[in-house]
Amino acid sequence: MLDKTFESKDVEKKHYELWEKSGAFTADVNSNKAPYCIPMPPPNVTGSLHMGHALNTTIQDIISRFERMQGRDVLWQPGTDHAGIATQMVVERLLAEEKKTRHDLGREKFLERVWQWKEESGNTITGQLRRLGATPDWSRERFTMDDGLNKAVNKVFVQLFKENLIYKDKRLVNWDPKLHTAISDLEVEPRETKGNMWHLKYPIKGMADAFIVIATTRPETMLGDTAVAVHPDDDRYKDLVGKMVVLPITGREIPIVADSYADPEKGSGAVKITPAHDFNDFEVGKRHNLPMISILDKDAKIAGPEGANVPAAYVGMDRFDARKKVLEEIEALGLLEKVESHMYQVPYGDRGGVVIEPLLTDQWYVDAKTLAQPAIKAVDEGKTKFVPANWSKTYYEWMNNIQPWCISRQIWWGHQIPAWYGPDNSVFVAETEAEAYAQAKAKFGNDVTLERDPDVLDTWFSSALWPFSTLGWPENTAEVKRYYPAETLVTGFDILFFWVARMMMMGIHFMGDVPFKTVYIHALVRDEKGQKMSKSKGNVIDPLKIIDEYGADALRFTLTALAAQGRDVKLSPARVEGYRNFATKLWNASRFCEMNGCTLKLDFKPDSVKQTINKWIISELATVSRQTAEALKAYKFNEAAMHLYHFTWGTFCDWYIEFTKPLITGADESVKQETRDTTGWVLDQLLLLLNPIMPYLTEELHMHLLGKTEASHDKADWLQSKAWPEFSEKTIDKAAQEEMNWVVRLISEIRSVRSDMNVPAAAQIKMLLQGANDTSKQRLKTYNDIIKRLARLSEAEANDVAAPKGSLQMVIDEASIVLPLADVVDIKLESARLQKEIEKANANIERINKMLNNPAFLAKAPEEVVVEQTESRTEAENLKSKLTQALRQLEAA
RNA sequence: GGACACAUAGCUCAGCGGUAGAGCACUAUCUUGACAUGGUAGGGGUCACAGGUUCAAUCCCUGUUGUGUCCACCA
Repeated sequence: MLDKTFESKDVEKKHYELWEKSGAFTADVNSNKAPYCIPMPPPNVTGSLHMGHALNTTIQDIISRFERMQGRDVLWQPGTDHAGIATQMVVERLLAEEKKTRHDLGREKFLERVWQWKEESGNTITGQLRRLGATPDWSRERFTMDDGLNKAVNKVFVQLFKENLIYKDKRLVNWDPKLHTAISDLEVEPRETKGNMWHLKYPIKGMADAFIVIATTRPETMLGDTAVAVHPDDDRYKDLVGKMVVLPITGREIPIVADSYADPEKGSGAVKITPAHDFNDFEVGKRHNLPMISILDKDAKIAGPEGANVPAAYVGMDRFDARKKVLEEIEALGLLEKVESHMYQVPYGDRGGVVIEPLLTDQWYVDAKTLAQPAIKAVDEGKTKFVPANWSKTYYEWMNNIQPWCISRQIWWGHQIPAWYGPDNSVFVAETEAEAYAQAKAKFGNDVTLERDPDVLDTWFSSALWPFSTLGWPENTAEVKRYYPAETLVTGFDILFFWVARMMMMGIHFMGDVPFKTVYIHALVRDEKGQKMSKSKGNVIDPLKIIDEYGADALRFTLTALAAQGRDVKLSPARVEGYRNFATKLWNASRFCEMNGCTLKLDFKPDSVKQTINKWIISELATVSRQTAEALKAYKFNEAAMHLYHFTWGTFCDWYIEFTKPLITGADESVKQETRDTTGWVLDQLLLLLNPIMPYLTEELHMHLLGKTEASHDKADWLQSKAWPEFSEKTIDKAAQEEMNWVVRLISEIRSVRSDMNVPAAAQIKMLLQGANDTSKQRLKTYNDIIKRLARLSEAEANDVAAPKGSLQMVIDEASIVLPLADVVDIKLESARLQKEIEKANANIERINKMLNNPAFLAKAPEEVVVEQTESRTEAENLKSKLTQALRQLEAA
């Protein structure tokens, strides 16, 4: 016997362990089923479950479970990402508690420490995904620093280097002065900042008291200025081009150059050029062959450069202190023209959280522009589709303007770059150290020592290979053949550039085909007010707490129901509570079935039922099964959830179960048995349809329905092992649907009027059906018990005598429903109600008349629309005349 | 500056060229043998604004306003 409510906590753990142990999620390379691969975006090994993971995982799990039920051999490929900077920071923080830095340990010992941390804490996130009910193939779990994946990374690096698609270059990079590493453009986040715009006067050489005014937000960089630029067409400065400026403080002489980069509209129209510390200035510097004076070191402190152009007093000073000092000196020299306050975007490192400094360093780059071309074409040709489709535009936008990808990082945790340097700095890029040595020996003789490049690769470099590296590539495995390309990738838009675009480039280049056919981009989960969840705002909803309180199924259903395409998910706990109630409703419906002998007959044949009522529920079930499958195939998860919700609550519980109550305890044995069997079977089919979204609840109920226990409920019984129910067109019995719809409408009409007219709910009243045709009479007779019970009637019969005085009247198709309530009826109230109904009918008729009297409408509207409108006018007129008659009778009384 | 979304009931959101939908909240009522985490009924919307296309626009197009996001931008 089922308990009174569903205790999610007990059930979830129990089932999950059994599922996983049984190998129910394992893909089978040798299967003769069609493959369906879905690579999981590997969460950071440092991660713990947040709502974004919960949404992402729920969607993938629904797809995986649904596709298994569709008869596919599903490989949902799980794993974690080594998350270079993030993980290194976690371990460095632990070291800091011991008052140590990674340099105290040295590279090797430090890496040992990180691995140790990973072994101890790295599986937090995968455990949490299990709690959500996720069913990836854990037996194939990968880590981006596994041996196999390392091999793939090296192979890719070496090949791209040989193809000149990876190269080393000295140029400006985004330098994080806190983490001491270069980062890519994508890892820089601009933050709106209030600052100042200082207008400085630079004296012109050889002209007494002549100045050129430049405006800057970063006065300290003037120490590295090597020119002042003005626009070639700017008349204000035409005569000054070619003259020299005496740079204040340093006294260096720098030229005034004409360059169209200078914007006459901005600042003073003249701009200082610091090629070593600004991306735009760098370009200007190259065009004019200017020296590049680097004045900052790797801590972003003022460095004494080779040319020693920085006054000694500045050396070692922090960049922001230097700014103050420069300004003081400038002001003392009388060269500060003015200061304006100014809002501007300051670049911060997304991990380190400090202001990024453009710095001139040697780094490794991927020629992304070349790799992007086929990746753009593939989307163009529809080989990979984005859902929703408008994301392809964002993808093109970025790909068309893609910049070289800086892939080297000056940290220790990650894939060390497979490049070795010989005594003369010549470079050996090789897959193995031995290979590098062999090459070096051939060049230098026998006594060479090679230095390996200390840098590691950007974490996203290895994730870019995920769809094939996880399958065993570069080995030519059966998995690679079978599961590449993947069918679907499910991910958030926040990593479209970081990850999706790069997988496209690498996949196409190395595998000769796109990595996945469809990319489903889901929204961000926000709080109920639409705010991004963040620890600092304190509005984070912890999925694990929600699971504890409401159950994993309730959370899953909520996320599914809210996952409409193209919109953010605003999550409120009230919503989860509502869907928890839905789970309870289903639980109680099952309880009712259990109590009334509505068990599951395995040999039940839906097409052999005789009773219209049972044909009806089967038709409705078939309909919802189709709608749900269609929605899931189209990635419209919210629609799938809504169809199931309405069928379960609105159709099955509210109507079917109520209808069948008199039948399953009634005197007619064959009706009783058929109805019980149908109920049990429909419930079980419903559990099957709900299983991908609510796996725990449905499995538990299914087990009970079969009369099994955990011990006897084995893999073959599990819902997740079964096929999705398919129903042929003929399962849907239109006549049965129409008939039951009539009963529903009749009961609803009576209930509504009773309530409106304040007839006490408990009052058992009489009902007469006037002017009914034979069909209606027959229906009234067939469903008499049901109608009386649900509309709370003492009698319900067809009778064509005139409505007695003081009756309530309403209309159903050709017939009038009459409730004779002589003493009880408030005539004024009823008359008002009828008038309101008549007005409504009237408005409807007028609206339709306007259409039907319009010759253009008759000429141009499609035939069926005209027919439809004509019919509905007839109906409305019929309704109006019946109501009018009822009103007359009432008033005559 | 460029791009992309979004604007529908009190709230959160679906939807759609042919009479506006859901959940929550609200109101009334009901403890009837599955369920008060429930039943029944009800109120509530010029579908942001202005034009256009169409027989017909909340839906398609253009513009306006507002909101959000991404990209670019350290004068």
